[in-house]
Amino acid sequence: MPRTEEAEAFFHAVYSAIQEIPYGKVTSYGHIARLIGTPQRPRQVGVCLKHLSADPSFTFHNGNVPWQRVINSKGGISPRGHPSGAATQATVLRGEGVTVSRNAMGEYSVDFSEFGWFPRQLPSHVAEGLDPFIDSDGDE
DNA sequence: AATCTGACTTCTA
DNA sequence: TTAGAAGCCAGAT
Repeated sequence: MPRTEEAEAFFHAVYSAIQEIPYGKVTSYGHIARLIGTPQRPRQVGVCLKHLSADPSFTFHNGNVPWQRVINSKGGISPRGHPSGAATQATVLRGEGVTVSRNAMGEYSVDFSEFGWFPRQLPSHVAEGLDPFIDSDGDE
């Protein structure tokens, strides 16, 4: 659990934003960070997910925060050191209809067409036709 | 208190 | 196109 009130608010914002990701869609850590007004802290978004509890008595937990729909800006499922975590995430995503591929090195990835939002560096010809699930708070 | 780590992203070679 | 480094900052040692 967060130590300070400020951190608590950050966690709350992250979890709330993630709950807005539609079923069958994925987005990036960076997008969540932008949505809640802290575009420089995608890593901390990952920290929040890492701390998600399985205990349903918590306000936010595995069961009501679709953690599996958050992947990295390259379209990959972050391996977080232990491969089984990514494998589990891939399984859950496939369960809701998302196409997840696996390469020879055991890394999982999701096609950009499944993205609800796409990273800045994504080539425009790929970005074309994608439908953002949330409007990025009007910046740019 | 000080240092290391990492469920990230972006910029530069 | 790919690789490396910087920036980020809450947790864990």
